[in-house]
Amino acid sequence: MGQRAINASTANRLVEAKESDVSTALLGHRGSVFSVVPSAPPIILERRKLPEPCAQCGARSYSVCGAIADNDLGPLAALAVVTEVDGGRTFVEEGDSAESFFNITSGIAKLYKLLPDGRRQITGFAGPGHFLGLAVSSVYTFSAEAIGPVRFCRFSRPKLRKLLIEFPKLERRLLEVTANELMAAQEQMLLLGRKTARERLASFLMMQAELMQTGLTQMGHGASCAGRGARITLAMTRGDIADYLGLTIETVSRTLSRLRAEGMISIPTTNDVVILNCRALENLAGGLS
Amino acid sequence: MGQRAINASTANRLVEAKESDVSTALLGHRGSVFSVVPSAPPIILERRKLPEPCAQCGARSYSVCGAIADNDLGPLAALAVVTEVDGGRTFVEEGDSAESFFNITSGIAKLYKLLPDGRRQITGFAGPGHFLGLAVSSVYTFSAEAIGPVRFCRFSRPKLRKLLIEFPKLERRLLEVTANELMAAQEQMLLLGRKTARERLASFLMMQAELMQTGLTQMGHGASCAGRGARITLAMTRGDIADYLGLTIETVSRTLSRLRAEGMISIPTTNDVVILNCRALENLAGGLS
DNA sequence: AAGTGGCGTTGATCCAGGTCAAGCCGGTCA
DNA sequence: TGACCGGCTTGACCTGGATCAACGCCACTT
Repeated sequence: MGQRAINASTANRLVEAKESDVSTALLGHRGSVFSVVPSAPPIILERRKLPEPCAQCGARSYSVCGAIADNDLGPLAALAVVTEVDGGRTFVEEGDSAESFFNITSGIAKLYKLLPDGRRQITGFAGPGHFLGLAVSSVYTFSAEAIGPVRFCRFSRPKLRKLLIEFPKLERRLLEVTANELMAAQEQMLLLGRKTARERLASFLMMQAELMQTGLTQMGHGASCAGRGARITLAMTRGDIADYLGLTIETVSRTLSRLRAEGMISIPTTNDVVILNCRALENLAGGLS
Repeated sequence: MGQRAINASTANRLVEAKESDVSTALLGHRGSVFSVVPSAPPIILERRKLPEPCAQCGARSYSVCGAIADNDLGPLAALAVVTEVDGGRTFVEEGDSAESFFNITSGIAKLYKLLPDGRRQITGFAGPGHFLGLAVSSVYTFSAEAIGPVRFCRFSRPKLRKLLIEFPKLERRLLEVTANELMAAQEQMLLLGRKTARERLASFLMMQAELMQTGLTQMGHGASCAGRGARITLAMTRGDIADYLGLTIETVSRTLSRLRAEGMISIPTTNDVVILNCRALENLAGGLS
């Protein structure tokens, strides 16, 4: 292995942080989630209390909050703090004390872990409905950075505990989504441990295609070509894809080019991929051929 | 990548299966958990109803069942089927319909996923207290094979549902262990996606050392040298370690030899490793040096 | 409209770890 | 007791993907 220690986006991150305290950024062990790092770029962070945040929430139907009946939304809304952050903003930092839980309602965030020298592994992308921060640990074990503007509901730990006692259905739903995430994580371990670069990209594209289709974040890797939308719009950069698939930017780029040359996909713009031969891509993703 | 498609242990598995139906073994999509494959080696599978299985269960204190009070053990025991299987026996097969949940009470099992050509990724090792099969999916998404004799309590899906309703604490505990497992899975993604072979082995050894220490299966990757037992007894083969770390047998063997040559460990017997320089190993595991 | 910086692509080269092959060791079975 | 077999180690060599480097393409900025 031994891929480049610090890639483009990570280097950027470090440069940004160097202005205050490099070791803090490297180890990610100090500072609270919403603290403002001195001399860091200005942080736009609105907190608005909407009148009926949950009732109007587009994400509710497919998030954990969907477990709560309409007429019980009052107490839920009362405990949630609706927050919006800009793209590029890291709103959960590995090592910080885990005081909040997050439920993303719009936008996409990348979840990742860092090694001290800057090597990064993105463990997942969290979109609307995704629940974050369910750690038994007292500190976060991952970081979360917004890709584009992200809105979420934030619950404090004790408040969530109260909610769980009040609404057992919520707890059941939480167990469900967590078990699902674990399943996806195991699938990703197979990808990272045993698949080739081509297979990884194929798997990634099939997964994104499924996301486009369902609009959900919790996907079941149950990829299949039947009735799948062929056009994918990628929210993330090549660097993000590389760090998600355990590859380098160059290999991602080269592999996509090769898939294009082979007629399996086309790439109308950098952020758009069209699947031309779904069956072949699916086989490749599954480790055949 | 492109590591050897079929390694020793997997090849063995396939040879065994060829006697009945290769495609079934490869795809793992037919046959129920306890069905006897024709002309397979005889399966020793005792089912005994102990008088008070739970009260005597050594694993209870650190398993999900610990959530249930002593005087409530009756209904729990009534629903559990205590089963014992031989080493080498695959008692959960990926793709089979997920009818049961398992709670391991003694022995160790490896959990894995296969690609159609035999490439294998072990996603974890499950020891006493480990809860298996919590799939939202209707089929198992992984296989489980006993390493040495394994005993477990088996619950049918509807029976577990009943239990969860009767004992909300059990559900909370289940959420807790699942969230823990997810955390470990994310740590493993970092390992598989971004660590070098040396770092992987160092991480693995530190993890095993922690297991030796605590006796628990659910470990928190919170490795630290303080008060850690230096002697590790490995339950699994080099092939298993390789498939767990996303490497080949040869690389595992070579890397262990190198760590020995560097004085970080000694290997008194094939299955025993002694950590000589814990600090150095810990740094290596964390990605430093 | 020239400068700048982030992102993506592509080519040339390198190397960590995979592949192939040989041999050792301990257990087991005839 | 010797043949066999499965697991482990080590050496020689190969290769997929990492690294290094150059360049093209926006989108901003001044």
